Amino acid sequence: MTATIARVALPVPLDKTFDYLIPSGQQPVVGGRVRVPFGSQQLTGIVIALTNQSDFPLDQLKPLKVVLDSEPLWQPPLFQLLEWTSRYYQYPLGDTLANALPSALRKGRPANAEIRYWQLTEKGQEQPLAALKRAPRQAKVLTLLRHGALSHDALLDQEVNSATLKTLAEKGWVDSFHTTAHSGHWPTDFAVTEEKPRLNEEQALAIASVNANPDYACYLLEGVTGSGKTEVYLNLIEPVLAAGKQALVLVPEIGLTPQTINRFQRRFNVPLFTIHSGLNDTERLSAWLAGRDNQAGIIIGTRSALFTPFADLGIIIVDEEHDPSYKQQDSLRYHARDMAVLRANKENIPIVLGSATPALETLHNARTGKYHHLHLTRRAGNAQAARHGVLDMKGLHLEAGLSAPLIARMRQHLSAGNQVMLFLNRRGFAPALMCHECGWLAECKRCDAYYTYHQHSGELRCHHCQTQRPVMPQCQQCGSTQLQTVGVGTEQLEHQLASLFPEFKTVRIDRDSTRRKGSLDNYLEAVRNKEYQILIGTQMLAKGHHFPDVTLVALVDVDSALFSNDFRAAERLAQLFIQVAGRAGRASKPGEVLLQTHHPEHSLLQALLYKGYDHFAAQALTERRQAMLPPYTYLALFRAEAAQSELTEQFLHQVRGILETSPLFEAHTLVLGPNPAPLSRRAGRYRWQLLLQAPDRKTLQTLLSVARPAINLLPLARKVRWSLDVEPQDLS
DNA sequence: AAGACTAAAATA
DNA sequence: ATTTTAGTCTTG
Repeated sequence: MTATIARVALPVPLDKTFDYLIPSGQQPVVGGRVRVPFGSQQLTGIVIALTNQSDFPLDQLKPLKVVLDSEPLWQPPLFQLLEWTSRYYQYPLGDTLANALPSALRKGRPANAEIRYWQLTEKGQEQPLAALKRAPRQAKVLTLLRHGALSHDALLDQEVNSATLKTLAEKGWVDSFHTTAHSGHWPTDFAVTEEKPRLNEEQALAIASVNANPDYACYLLEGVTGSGKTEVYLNLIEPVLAAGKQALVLVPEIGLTPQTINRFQRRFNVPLFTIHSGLNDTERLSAWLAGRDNQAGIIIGTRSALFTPFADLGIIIVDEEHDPSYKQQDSLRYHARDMAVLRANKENIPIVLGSATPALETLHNARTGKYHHLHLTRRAGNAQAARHGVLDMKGLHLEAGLSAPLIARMRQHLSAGNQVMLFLNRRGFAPALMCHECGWLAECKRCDAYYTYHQHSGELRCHHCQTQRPVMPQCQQCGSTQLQTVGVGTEQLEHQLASLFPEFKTVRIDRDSTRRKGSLDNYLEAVRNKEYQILIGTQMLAKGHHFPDVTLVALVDVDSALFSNDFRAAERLAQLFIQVAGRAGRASKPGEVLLQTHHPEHSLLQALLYKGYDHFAAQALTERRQAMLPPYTYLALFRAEAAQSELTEQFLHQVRGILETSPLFEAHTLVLGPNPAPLSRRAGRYRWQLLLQAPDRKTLQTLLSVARPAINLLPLARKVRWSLDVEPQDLS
């Protein structure tokens, strides 16, 4: 019996599907898109089921408008993963599916690779070439097309630009048509196209372990910087490609550099596609199609590439698996690394998580035997580990946050002709402006935060909302003109270094100095050419960039990370430290890493400095267990904000009530809050949060699944802006 | 979420 | 009386 009703998931924040009549002659498929009327608008949704009955009155069903796909967009394993993602992260299915699609498909473009061809019109055939003496480009096109139609890409290869084609089309001499590219496998003469470097024993062992089994298994590849993780990846991908299968490589947002791509492209003669935030709709769509239609051998991409369909996926690699950019921070708050593991499981293929500084969660999974643990401890060549040390700032005189011993070390490295890099995660000149007479601090009116003083622009800026204002000449409380800055930002550091080291050039790399497009690349290039000797940077300088002549790296102030109220701050600091230590210097020039602190005795710092990351991690895991924190418990964070503080707090109290009175609420489950968020007021809105802590995933999930519909029924749920973050990465 | 619908307030 | 606005409700 043929189905008469289609059950459709729509991109709306509602936990239900909608039924539509299927007009005769139309044949929607489960997993395909349809356009349907919805209220007064038309939406693109995904067919979830085909049936003959509905819980909704049949005479009130509307017929669907257009069937967009004759085949499902996803194969069962990926579709199941998406359903699972929707449930686990408590995000409506329709919204989840929309999130996983390239926006071109969301807007209804056909899901097949179309090739645009150009051909001469009758009018064009009649044109004498002699008449086009003054238009040589156009003449060239007419000549090229004389023998028949050519694809748009083929014409571009002949150095014809699209503007010329457009002009000719407007004259009516040429026109274009589209044909569907036939899907098929990439050229099968697979080859390794460069000479492979010799592997060391550890690399060979790691490769053999993974290659031993083509079925699902998750491997943590823990390898110190410079130990050749990428070479292992390449060797793991090789047999996969040789077997005609595809590979997916996930990288952090900052990690998708041309060097990375080249490394993969040089090695194999298979088509490689990238997926990242810099692509436009069409480029994203073609990468997505290339995966699905088996036109891509390798796809390298950031977080969102996880949901790309593949015709025949053989392996997943997650590089720098500890990187926080794998967790999406808005809408569908999924963790791409965790979902990648689940995907590998559903597709029954191996997955490799690589890092020099694995996330504590991942280490825990390796320790408990869920993941296989592979080690690379040897650095390539004769590279040595950087020396490192801690500088106790207690009681020392500071010049813009720099202690005398640090300045002395800088001088040594600089006079030896090397470069020095300073990390300070605070941009602007100073993080606050204070009255010397009465202690008043310049505070943003819309946020619970002080203004940052920017000397360069002569402004006070709030880093939490868009507000900026000229520096006031007087204290707003007592009228004194004695206003002074408190604390140190990158701008002040740059200023101070210019007078401390007038003979060396300083460059500052932060969000303020690299606002212009391309300026970051220009600075990085200039640093590599040794035009600057001193680099000052915020977090954005930490990842992905390698400067071989930087031999001294200093973390100017690590105290805030040691005593942060975010329990992951110490882990992040340790990862940053190991990362920069691995990048300082090179074989012929040993590097040095220094960190300044008022608390050199801090036990996590001691473990990290003198025993290494693994000991640090072991100790941090012990502390997490004692404090009942992840990975030993599972968290969900409710955030809410509104113009009125009471509404927000009241709403979260009601949420708390719903959670606590649920029969699923167990003895080991805990609700903390509501508490004001770390930034309790932002852009004029009051922010509160409520933390739910559960002993295991299952408890967390079932409790949330029951509670969330009830929360949605609260009248206050419509008055405040609220969100639910399952396994939050950031508690702010 | 987006649009439609409703009641209440502002307009002058 | 008409327009604007704030709040509520519905979507198949």
